[in-house]
Amino acid sequence: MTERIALLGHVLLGLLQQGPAAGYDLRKLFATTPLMTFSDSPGAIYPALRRLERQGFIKGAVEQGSGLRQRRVFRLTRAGVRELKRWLTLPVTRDDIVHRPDQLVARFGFMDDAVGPAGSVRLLQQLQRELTSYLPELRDYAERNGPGMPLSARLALDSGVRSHEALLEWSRAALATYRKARKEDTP
Amino acid sequence: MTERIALLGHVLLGLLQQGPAAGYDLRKLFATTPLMTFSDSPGAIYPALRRLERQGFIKGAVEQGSGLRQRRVFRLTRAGVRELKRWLTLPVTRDDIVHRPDQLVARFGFMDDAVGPAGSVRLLQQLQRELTSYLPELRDYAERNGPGMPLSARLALDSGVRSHEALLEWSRAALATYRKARKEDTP
DNA sequence: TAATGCATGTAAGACGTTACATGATTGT
DNA sequence: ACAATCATGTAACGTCTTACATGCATTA
Repeated sequence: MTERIALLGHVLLGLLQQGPAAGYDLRKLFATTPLMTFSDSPGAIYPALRRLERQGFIKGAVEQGSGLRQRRVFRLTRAGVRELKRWLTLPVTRDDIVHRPDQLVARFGFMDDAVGPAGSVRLLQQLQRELTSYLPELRDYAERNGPGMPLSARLALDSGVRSHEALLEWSRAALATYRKARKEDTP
Repeated sequence: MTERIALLGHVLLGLLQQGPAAGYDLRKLFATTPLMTFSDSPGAIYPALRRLERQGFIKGAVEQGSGLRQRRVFRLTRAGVRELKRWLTLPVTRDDIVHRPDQLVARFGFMDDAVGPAGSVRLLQQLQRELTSYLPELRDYAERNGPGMPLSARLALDSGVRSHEALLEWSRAALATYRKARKEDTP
């Protein structure tokens, strides 16, 4: 009966793994960094942190710092690290690439720190496999149904094809980067 | 005090504009077509249709067809058409391209039917304008913050840059397509 | 008669948005 | 004295997910 965690929860685990932080820090992160397209609203983040703490994945400690209002600084528990790794190493499904490719990329961003380059490479390979099987089907669907659609609908479909193609090219480039980094480590 | 509509509601309006349909038809559409990445769950669609009807944007009529269980077939009201057009012609904001580019593309898919090619072209031009101002900033952020990040995080950022570049290229190709179609109409 | 497909719905719960509230400190 | 910034939270509301319930018709 593992209690479920929403995407925001997992992303918070990923960020906290990079170092302890208070809710306010995390909000600023969402507000200032591109990607990580989450809301910086307190109504989302504070309740999410509370849930994670209740579930035992993070632990907050009041930090009576240099006089400002008290900050509650959170850090991962061992269970939190475990849960983060579980999420990161979930297999890449067809559904992931069709419905939420950006979540996949966000997940990927945490991998080096949490499970190491080997895990990152594994995810990239799975992503490639799924994409190379999905893309022809998508192109096929576009070719079959495109004629008969209004131009803008046909172009919208084309945008979907292109974005998956771009993702595939990215995964190739990323794998090449890991290969190169590997070679430099063991010359 | 215009009552607000969620994305799903607008997409339903867009689909109904292409012809009357029952909830079941719309569910099948979501289940079978790529893109339009919405859930086909009855718990989402039937309440959404109900809301649209309560708000006066669509009107359902029981169709006692060839013996099967009764279907409620919905079609747009005049207010529904108005609301759809309002949504489709909303200006493209920075926020749209940063946080929900696919919603923008979904919107675009309905435009030819609802507001004509001129509207589609307008949206593409706005999209280009926003992208050409956003992309340099994003690249800049990546260059500044990339070093010092773990490799996977750096690559995740790169994926964001690439996907926006792909969107820009798509918008250029789409505009060219409209120009060509225009020329063929008036030779 | 059992399964499958067509077709509509509800109930419980989780989550996010928006808006509001509070409190302390620093700078003007 | 006031505004801005740091910092945490709650309440109301709308919507989505998941799971369940129902009913008719066709096919195996």
